[in-house]
Amino acid sequence: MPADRDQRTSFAKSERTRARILDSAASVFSALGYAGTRLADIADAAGIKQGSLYYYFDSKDALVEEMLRVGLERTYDMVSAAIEALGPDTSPSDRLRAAITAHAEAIIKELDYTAANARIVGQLPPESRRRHMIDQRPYGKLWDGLLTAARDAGEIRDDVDLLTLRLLLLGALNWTVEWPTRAKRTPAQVASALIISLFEGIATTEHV
Amino acid sequence: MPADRDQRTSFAKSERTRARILDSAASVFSALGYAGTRLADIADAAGIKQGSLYYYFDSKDALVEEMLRVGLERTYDMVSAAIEALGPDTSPSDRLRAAITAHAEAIIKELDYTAANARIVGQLPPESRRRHMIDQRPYGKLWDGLLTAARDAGEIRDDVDLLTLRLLLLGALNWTVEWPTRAKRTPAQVASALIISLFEGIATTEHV
DNA sequence: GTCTATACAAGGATAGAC
DNA sequence: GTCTATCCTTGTATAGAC
Repeated sequence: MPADRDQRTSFAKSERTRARILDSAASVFSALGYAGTRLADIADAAGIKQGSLYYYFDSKDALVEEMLRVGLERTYDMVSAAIEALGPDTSPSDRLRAAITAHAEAIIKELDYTAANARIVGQLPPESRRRHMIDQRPYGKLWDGLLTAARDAGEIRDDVDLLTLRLLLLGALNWTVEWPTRAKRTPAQVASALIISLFEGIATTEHV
Repeated sequence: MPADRDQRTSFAKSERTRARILDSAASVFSALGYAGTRLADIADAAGIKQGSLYYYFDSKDALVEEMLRVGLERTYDMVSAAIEALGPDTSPSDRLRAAITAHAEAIIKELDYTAANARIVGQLPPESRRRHMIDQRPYGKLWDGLLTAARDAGEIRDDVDLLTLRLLLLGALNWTVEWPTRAKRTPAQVASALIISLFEGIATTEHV
């Protein structure tokens, strides 16, 4: 059935192009921000013309939202894969440390999608932002689960509000997208500085 | 000399209007971001018409840059005032804690300028951004001074890179502008959570 | 599916009256 | 100094050919 095969071939190509557009969008948005990015920039990066984008997405906002959604999914997958790789008998606080390292790797080095998310959340049109907030919840829950488990196991203190802690912690990592070039550090350096400071504390014993 | 007085009066009025425009810009930019803010929004907030802005500023970018510059100045002043209020014989780590609290107050509650800075740094046109980076240095130096003093006094550990620590610390605070409404905390709550986590560490003694 | 060409809207910037 | 009116650029979105 040639017609059928043609359809499938065509479908596959279309999917690949769509994926390439999303990758390009992540890359360009993470570099230029929401305002600084024109659809023509994304099209260029994807090797197509600006008008052709509309075959795949209804509007700039639709494209942005889909890129953000995919980005959250991938970040979630990358972090949870890092945790699961540890094996089931790893302590909650070691899982938490692994999650911090994984998020640092994603945002600094691995995933344009993660960086793009951090870079443009604050710039979204209200409607896109509202939807994005909802999409973010699973990732927030993942972190809350890690923190709660560590606290329930008695491994981290119980006198700090965990939501506040989660937001401070992820904020510190997300803000790396704003760091000046000369301050750039590897994910391992950033993660280790944050883990040491956060877990052990920066104060020397006699000055807490 | 009536002419002279008129001139001075006029000058004073002009200065006041200019200040009102900057205040409005800080307020609107912190709420809507760089892209989302139209000059008409700022003009509205300042009680003048869009075209009139050009009597005071040559372009949108010139206005943004001046707002950011003033914002850095005020943030610097607020934080250093908080430190100086402590008196000369306060320990370096207590000064550091006071700076954290002051920055949290500025960005969450006191100064639209500080929030606007955090909100739009990542959205600036390349040229504005470059200039802004230079303007930021004194504020960075202020923090580096606090951190170095604490380390030299042996009050904080010496195995964490202080530039990395400063960027993580300020990043955590700056990211509060992105916190969802339901997570809003008072500056005191945020500062205290960060200070406890950072100085004492979140790990319970047996799980560092 | 992808292109070229173009419509259309938004918003920054300018001119000139008052 | 501030206004109104308008120009002009930019960039999103659409139309229609291939």
